[in-house]
This record gives sequence, C-alpha cells and structure tokens, in this order.
Amino acid sequence: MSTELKLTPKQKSPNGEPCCEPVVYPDVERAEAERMAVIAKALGDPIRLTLIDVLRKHAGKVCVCELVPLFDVSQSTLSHHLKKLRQAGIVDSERQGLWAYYYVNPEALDELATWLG
Amino acid sequence: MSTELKLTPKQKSPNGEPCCEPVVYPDVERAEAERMAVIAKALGDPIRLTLIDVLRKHAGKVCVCELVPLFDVSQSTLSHHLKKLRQAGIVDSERQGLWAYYYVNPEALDELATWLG
DNA sequence: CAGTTCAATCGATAGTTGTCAATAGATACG
DNA sequence: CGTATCTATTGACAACTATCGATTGAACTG
Repeated sequence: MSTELKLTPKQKSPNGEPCCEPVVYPDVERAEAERMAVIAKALGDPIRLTLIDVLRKHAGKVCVCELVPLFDVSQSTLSHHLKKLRQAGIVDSERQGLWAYYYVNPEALDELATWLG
Repeated sequence: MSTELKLTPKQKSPNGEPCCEPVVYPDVERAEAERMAVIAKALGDPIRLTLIDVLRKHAGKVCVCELVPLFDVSQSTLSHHLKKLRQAGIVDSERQGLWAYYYVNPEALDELATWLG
C-alpha cells in the first residue's frame, strides 16, 4: 500500500550534494502506528507495567484487594492505573460480589510485540 | 494509621472465603519492569512511533531534513521527539557536516518485544 | 435494619509533556 | 569576512497525568 508518498523533493546542500535518499511513509502505516502508540502509552508507567507482569505471571484473574498492597500507592491511584489499562484494551475485569478481578487480554500485547519485532 | 498488617497473606471475606490466591512480586522483576516502562513510554506517542517505523523501514541513516516534512509539527518539536527517543536508547544519531542522521538501535525494541512475549 | 468492606469516582494539586516561536551553534560557501 | 542552511536549545504555555484524601455506591453480614 505504498501508493502515497508525501515527499519533499530531496534537499541539497549548498554544494549541491543530496543529504540522503528520499523518505516516504504511507497513511496506512500511520494509522497502525497511532494504534500501537495507544498501547505503548498505557505501558509507559512502571506501576502499570508491573501490574501486567503480575497478572500475566499469576495466569488467572486477580482480585484488586491483592494488587493494592503490592504497590506504594493508594487504592484510588491503583484503580486509576487499572482503568487506563482497561481503556487501552490490555486488561479486562469482572466483578464477583464485592470483589473485582482483573486479567490480561493478550491480544493487545501481542499486537505491539508483533509490530516491534 | 500504620498499624496495619502487611498482608501478602490472602484476605478473607466476611464469610471467610478467600478472594483469590496470594500474589507476590519479586524485586528483580520490578526493576525489569521499570526499565521496560522507560522504553514503552518513549514509544507512547504517535509521532515517535511513526519515526521509529520510518527509520526502520528505511534501513539506513536518515537525515533530519527528510524527517521534518513528513509530520505536521515544527522542526523544534520533531527535534524534541528525536531527543526523547535517543534518551531512551531507541535511536542513535550521527552528525555529518550540517546534517544529522538518525537510525534505530534495535536492542531496546528487541528487549521490549521479548518482554512482551 | 445498621454496619462493614471493597472498588470506583470526584476534586484538588503538583508535576510532566507536547507544542510553538525565537534563538543559538555549528558548518559550509563565496 | 558575511551570509545561508540545518539542527538543537530555550522559554512560554496549555493540556494532560499521577497522586492523594474523601466520598460514593454496591454488596455482603449479623
């Protein structure tokens, strides 16, 4: 889909030599990058990344009341981080009575990992 | 306030039923997550992620003067984004005369991709 | 019913980030 | 020398983020 190139005739130095090959970037890739950025942004915090790791290693649904004491932040702050992860599609949650259980949705992480590698 | 117990042991509901298995998290993993967060944070912006993609696809060192016209931001803003990527170890740069050439350092991305699974 | 517990939300606030215009350095050319 | 070009930095500002304490609401218990 490299149909569209938005280019910029290559520039030249005062002595007329080009600085490099022309660079193109298709719109499709731009949209993809935008989507990956949403996921990466949600991962761009130590607490959230640690949360992911805990949930992943636990290989099951983990109750919020078990997650809170693992971190040096308040319950409301942790709830905020979990919300961010949910909004990015990285985790999902279920309620059972008083408790809320969180678990990783591997799709989002796989998408980013694939994009990276 | 701080008379509380450090409860890693599982909590119990009023009726005595545990909410889930106990959760632990080693310090080593915490440090690792911290490092991954730095990389993810640098990737958490559409422009920066697109920059990575452009550099990667170009498979060579790309001059800043070719990068700037690909985006709808000022030259100083783009310079700022490139700096962020450099600080996270995701890209590197070289100067040749007037021009600055950027290229991807694949190590950081590989690290994150591996961490993600 | 009243009291407890858990998690989400609200309101406030300090700190960070993305952005631009302007400027400063560095380098090349004449 | 002086001028032009390219990139990095600075300063300012609006927008966003992480954090807390307090509160709310739901759900269970006795």
